Amino acid sequence: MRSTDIPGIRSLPLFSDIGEDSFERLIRGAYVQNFPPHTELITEGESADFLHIVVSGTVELGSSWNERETCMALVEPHTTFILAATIRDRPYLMSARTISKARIIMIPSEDIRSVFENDSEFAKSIVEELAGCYRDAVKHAKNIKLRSSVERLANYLVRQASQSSEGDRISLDIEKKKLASFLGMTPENLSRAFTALRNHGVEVNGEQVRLNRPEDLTRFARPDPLIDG
Amino acid sequence: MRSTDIPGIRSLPLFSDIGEDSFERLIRGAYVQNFPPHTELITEGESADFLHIVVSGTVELGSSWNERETCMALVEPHTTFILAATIRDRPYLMSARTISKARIIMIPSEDIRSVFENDSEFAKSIVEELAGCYRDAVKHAKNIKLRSSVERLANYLVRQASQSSEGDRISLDIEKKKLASFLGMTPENLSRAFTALRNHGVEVNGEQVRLNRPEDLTRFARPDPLIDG
DNA sequence: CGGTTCTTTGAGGACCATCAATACGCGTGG
DNA sequence: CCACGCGTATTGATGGTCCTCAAAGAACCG
Repeated sequence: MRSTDIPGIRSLPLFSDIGEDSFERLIRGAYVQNFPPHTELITEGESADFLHIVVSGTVELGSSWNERETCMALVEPHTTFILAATIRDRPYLMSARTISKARIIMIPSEDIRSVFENDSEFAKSIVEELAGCYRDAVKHAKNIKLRSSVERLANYLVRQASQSSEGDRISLDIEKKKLASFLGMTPENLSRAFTALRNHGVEVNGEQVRLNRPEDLTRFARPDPLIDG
Repeated sequence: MRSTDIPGIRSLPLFSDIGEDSFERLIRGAYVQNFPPHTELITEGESADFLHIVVSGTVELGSSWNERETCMALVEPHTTFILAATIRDRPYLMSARTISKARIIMIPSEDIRSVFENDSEFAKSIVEELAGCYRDAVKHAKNIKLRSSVERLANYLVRQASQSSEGDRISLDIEKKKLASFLGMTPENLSRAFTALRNHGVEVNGEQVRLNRPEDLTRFARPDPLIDG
């Protein structure tokens, strides 16, 4: 790890409140590494030797069963992934692979567990992070179980637009194939869902999506903080 | 709270390792209460004032959106529910209601948070519990996204049989309607899924289900510890 | 025993997946 | 530069899965 990385890491939400000695202890055994796109970082079912934290780039968490595969989450900078496996010392439930170029911190699971026991501020941060992951997983399941595929897409777009600075212009930063998998449908069906949303002012041009009548789309989507928040 | 409750609570996994003073602190403000069946304990969207722990009976966690409703989890004794909301001090993502008669411990969220900071053993227990909930939520989502409804039912039966002492006889202890919702389908569809599984030796008689050719059913279901474990 | 809810069964249709074919974008190498 | 190959995206045709609606039977409870 380069010493120039340390200030950046120190300011991550997970570490910002913890003591200096705990921090030392954690980064002593840590790696920081750059990965090219489409690199498998973690394989479902393996044991959890490291806690991973995304510093830059995007990471996909996916699962497979019986030849089928699905994208469960898209992890963006400043959050951890597969924290639960690290803590319980259990096999990973999801695989992780880079989508874009990505910079990742890896901290040995044992270090996490031992610092956890000695530093209550770190314990607090860990538990906050973990609770957030749990809530995200519940929201994902609610989204899938309670909404149709067109509704899921509509809500995805509304949410992306609300987070974007561009207002009603969105740049899908992932392949539509992957987006389809994340939203629980096939690529073909995603394509049709987009055309279905033309009635609500959605205009697609490759990666670029424009919401011509955001209020209309939002009225159709009925976003809910308990699913989309 | 009755003093006769205390030994039972003390031996719960969440409390078994913690210090005496922490335990005192936690139960001082706690309630233990019996609820009749079909009682709403928690409403989705409300604030999280208490951590709940099921001592006996079964509790359903469910969510709704736009007039639709789904069963997200069935909570059995000795586990907590809605821990994440308590920790992050955020609104509940799911409602909770009793299915059977149930005995529930309720501990004020503030007490949980303050003992968490002072007792690292308790922190460890909390984080284990939370990680377990997270993993369950991920498994639920994987189950829904990766399997068809007949496959979900088959795996549910295989799992119930493996946990039952009866071997290949299962007693569904919940309404089929609820089971259907948990498995992400309609009651009608569950009924048809059961008849589809007759080909694999599944015989249904009201609440009672018999697996006449367990190996056959298991071969069809392809259970996976990373989903069903 | 009557009312209510759950369960099952049937018919029909909506939603979604699959398969196939085409078009598009993009990088590689001729 | 263009041709080519490769993967993605779209579009159409078709079929399967699943939901909706309706009705009848079964279980439950007052």
